[in-house]
Amino acid sequence: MNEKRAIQSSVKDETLIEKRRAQMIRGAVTLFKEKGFHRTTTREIAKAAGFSIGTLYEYIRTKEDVLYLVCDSIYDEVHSRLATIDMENGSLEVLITALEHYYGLIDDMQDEFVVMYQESKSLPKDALQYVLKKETEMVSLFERLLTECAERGQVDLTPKEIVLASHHLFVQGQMWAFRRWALRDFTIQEFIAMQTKFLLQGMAGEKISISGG
Amino acid sequence: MNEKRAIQSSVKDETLIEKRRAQMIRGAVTLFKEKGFHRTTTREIAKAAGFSIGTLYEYIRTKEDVLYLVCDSIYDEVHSRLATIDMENGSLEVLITALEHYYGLIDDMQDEFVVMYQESKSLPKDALQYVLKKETEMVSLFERLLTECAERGQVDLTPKEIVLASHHLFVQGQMWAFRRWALRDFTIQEFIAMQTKFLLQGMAGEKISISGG
Amino acid sequence: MNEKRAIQSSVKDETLIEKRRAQMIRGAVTLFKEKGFHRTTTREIAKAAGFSIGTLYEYIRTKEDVLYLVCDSIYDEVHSRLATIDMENGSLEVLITALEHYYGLIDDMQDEFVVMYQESKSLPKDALQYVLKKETEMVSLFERLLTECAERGQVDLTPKEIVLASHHLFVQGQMWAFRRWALRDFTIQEFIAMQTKFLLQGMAGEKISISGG
Amino acid sequence: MNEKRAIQSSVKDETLIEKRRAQMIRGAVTLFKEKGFHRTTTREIAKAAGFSIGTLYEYIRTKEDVLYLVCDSIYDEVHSRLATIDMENGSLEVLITALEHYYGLIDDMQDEFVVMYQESKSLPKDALQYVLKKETEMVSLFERLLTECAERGQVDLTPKEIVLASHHLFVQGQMWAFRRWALRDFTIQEFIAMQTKFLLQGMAGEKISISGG
DNA sequence: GATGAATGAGGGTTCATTCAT
DNA sequence: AATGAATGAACCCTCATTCAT
Repeated sequence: MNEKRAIQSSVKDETLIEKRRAQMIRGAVTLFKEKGFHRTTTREIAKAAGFSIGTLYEYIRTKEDVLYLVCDSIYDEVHSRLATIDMENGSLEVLITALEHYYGLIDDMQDEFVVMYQESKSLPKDALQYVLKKETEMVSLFERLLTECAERGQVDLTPKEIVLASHHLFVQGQMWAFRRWALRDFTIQEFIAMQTKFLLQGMAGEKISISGG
Repeated sequence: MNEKRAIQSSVKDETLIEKRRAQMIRGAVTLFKEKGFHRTTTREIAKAAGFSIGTLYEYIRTKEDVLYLVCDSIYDEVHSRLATIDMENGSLEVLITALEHYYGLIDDMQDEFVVMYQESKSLPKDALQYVLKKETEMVSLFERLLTECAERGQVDLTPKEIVLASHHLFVQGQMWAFRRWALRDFTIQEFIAMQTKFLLQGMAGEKISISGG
Repeated sequence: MNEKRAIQSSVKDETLIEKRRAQMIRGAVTLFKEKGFHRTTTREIAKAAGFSIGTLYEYIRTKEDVLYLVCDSIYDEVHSRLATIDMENGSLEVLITALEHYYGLIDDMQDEFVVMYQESKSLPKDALQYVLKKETEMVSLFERLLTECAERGQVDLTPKEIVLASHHLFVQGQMWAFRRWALRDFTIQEFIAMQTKFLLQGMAGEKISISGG
Repeated sequence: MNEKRAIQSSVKDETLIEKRRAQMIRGAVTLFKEKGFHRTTTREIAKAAGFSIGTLYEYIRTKEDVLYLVCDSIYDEVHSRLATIDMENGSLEVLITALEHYYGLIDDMQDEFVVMYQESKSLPKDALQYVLKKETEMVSLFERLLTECAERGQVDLTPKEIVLASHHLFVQGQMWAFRRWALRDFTIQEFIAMQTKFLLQGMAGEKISISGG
């Protein structure tokens, strides 16, 4: 959708770059989750990725590049997962499906999301912009769907309330990743079901029942 | 309420300790907000506090102590602010008042809250426990109030939904601090009003109107 | 004479700065002479200076600062040594005295001069400018003295020849420092005497005898 | 003339070695001139030479080998250029012709000479010996010519003065390469003419005029 | 109690060299 | 013969912490 911020590599072989960076990201996420970005050393990242410190630096230029790569790969995943739903025309059902996918995705990639939200502040300015833009895109998606629901009379919200509600939905996703320690008793299915219920009750002009929610 | 984790100081005069630590916290919050805990040096903290690096270490033992002091002072403030409401017997009105105070407090101490949530992961294990306990206390407060509302038939939520809803309310507070960049167009009054509306609609068994919301 | 390029230090005490930097310079010159600037590590410099690597960096900001300090201290010495001669009014005798001092100085500070000429190319741009300016000042001094000799009819040189001759005299000084391995059989007195003789013969319009040359 | 220090290559084809090394030297000189030996990476040398880092190491063993090859190629050029003059029997005229060739050569190969004099200290011990020997040969040439002039009564110098004068002539050549920044206003013809004039005046027992100087 | 110079472990990054393809 | 990915020793520099004054 948008031009990516390219990370320089001194290796030419694109397939290899892809492969090595995937190793790198996998290792880095675990470490960042465990100790945070700052307490993780580049040597540890290299080791976790399965190669030497020298090799690590063949594929990135700075430690911050690793963090960016992590964030970027998350959004790639987000996009490829949401691409499977037809969201051309918004409706409550579409919104709920989108949320299911979104929350399901976060559940699958908890570590990645936690790392991204905890550490993205350590990105260099331009990389941070890029990540924030991705985030805004996500919120805007909810906004669009809610607006279309409002147009159909399925929800009863002013435009400003729609903005806030979109953030609301977005942030609930973060909550699932961040507060697992406090939500140990919940399954993702329960979480999704309850969130959907709150959504319907909280925003619908009139009570609506959805089958298969 | 709970035993505080005491931070060692080689200075004896308690009043002086109080004073120096207040200076320290004020300076540290600004710096942590700006650059994060890890990118802030102890020298910078000392300078911002108005004394020398040597003096800083007369009042703490490690850099992490400063972070703990920051977090702790926030909870002191939270408690003193919430202590002004009578919450003996929960009801929807009390809950809403509590939220008003809570969100108002977060608005007043945005920087502090952002720092606390962003950086608390850098606390040593035991300090982290202490902070999480404070957080749990906060969520439990909402839980208790919601439960009492449920008992009064003011909200229609299962016990499990109450747990989730409490986190929900808590997290919306964090959102106000964290996502100001995205919510620039909202005033805190608008925010509180909308949150209250969502709360009432989303959780109430039947529509209820509250005066002075 | 000119504004110095100030090297930042995080230590306040000026006397201490002076002292530590002197230690640093002494050690660095020996090492740079032996192994060159690039092959010398900052740890070696610190050790040679008699303190730790951390302390070294309390008095400079980069390794290049050390090199600059070395170069700068040489020019300080040059100036203080040449300041003892009265050069108000140039004449052959004054020129010869200046050369004696200049060559004598180089003899005393051989290592320093070799290091300066060999390594100054490694200075950051602005520091290099500063060093080259000092060098130009030195050449200009010879130029002025030669011009005044020409005006007095003591040497028979065109203005352009004077320029070249000044460089000539300057470069002979470098030669004494640089080519000691080839001039082992010469004493500095012999060297000065011969240079003086060449000078007189090479430039004088008519043979002139100087007493006490 | 002398046994060359052979640089090992894992390639057998001598013609290819010659060709690749010529590429290498051309690229290296430019880079060394620009950034110095230490700041130039082997990768950069390979790239400037037009082949890969792997190939570079097929033709040399260490980075220092490249520097040696540069120095060696300069002396090859020096010898082939000076070989065109008949220097069997020295005389002032022959000396002056030799100087013309020598200074002209330096003018043509400024970059190479600067690199050689600036960086040769980075050569390994034995390579440095070899280069210094070449240099000594050059000085000795001037010595021989001056001695023969002295025998013919064309110059009035003691044996020791001849030694110094030879270095003198040699070093003036270096000056032309090194101090171009300061001698921008001079052409090589002017430089040669003036040096010749100084030489004649400075060393001749009596004024001698040379036609076509 | 206050100061700030001293310390050195440790971190990010580079780059000469090797070797499998 | 040519390539370029992999390696890891080594370098410059930072900064939390200490301690003599």
